Amino acid sequence: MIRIATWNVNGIRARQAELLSWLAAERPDVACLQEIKASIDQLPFELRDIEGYWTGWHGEKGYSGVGVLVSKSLAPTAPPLDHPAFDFEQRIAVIAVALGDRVVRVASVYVPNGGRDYQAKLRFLGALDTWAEDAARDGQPLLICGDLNVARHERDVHPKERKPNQIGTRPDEREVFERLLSRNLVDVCRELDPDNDGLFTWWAPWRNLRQRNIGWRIDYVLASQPLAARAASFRVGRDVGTSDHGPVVVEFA
DNA sequence: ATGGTTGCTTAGCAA
Repeated sequence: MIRIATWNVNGIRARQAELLSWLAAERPDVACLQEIKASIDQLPFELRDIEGYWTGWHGEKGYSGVGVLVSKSLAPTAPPLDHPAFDFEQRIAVIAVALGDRVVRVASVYVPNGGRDYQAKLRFLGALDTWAEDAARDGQPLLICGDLNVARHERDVHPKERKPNQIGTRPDEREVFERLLSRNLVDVCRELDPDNDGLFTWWAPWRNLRQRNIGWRIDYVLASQPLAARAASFRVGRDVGTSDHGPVVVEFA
């Protein structure tokens, strides 16, 4: 089994202990992290060098930023991080790793929330779609993992959280999301659990919404076929950590 | 219609 994880940690320095204990417990082969909110020189040595992992950090001081951790059992040397031209505010990092018999590019993505600049969100999603379209045309398998900041369907937002036309649920952003999925990509968790109306990855941090599972599904693992067909199971760590997002771990056969 | 909480960039943002 190969485990691929994604987690918006909402400040990696504040989550250091829980991140390391989660890593030790889950031992994902690849972990994509978002909202690290730190530049590399701000990271403590415990995060610069994590036992058993290559670490790829792409962050700035205090805001946004992503990371990719790759198990040393998957790669003999540190896989280089790549940043597509449409990147801004350190929102995407891509590594290539051999998974089974294929070289797969794994992207850790933090899509802009859109509250500050909604058009920038649409542009970023559109560019991500074009990037995935190119990969599909070239037959290059992809895993797009991260906080995409869009809830695909009505059912991906708890009824108590629904409001008309709110960001994350608008028709135009959902349209780009569906176009992205049309690039030979599968929303793995929804595919594995099609009837679950309580499948959320983010909960507003007040009134015990997380304990009550009143949330949104905005964190995803999108996998190219035929990789997606190997997805066997997944878990959302609703009780893991103190970020407003839970970690998502997908197991591939 | 608004609020509530958290982490960061120390004081208000952004989420």
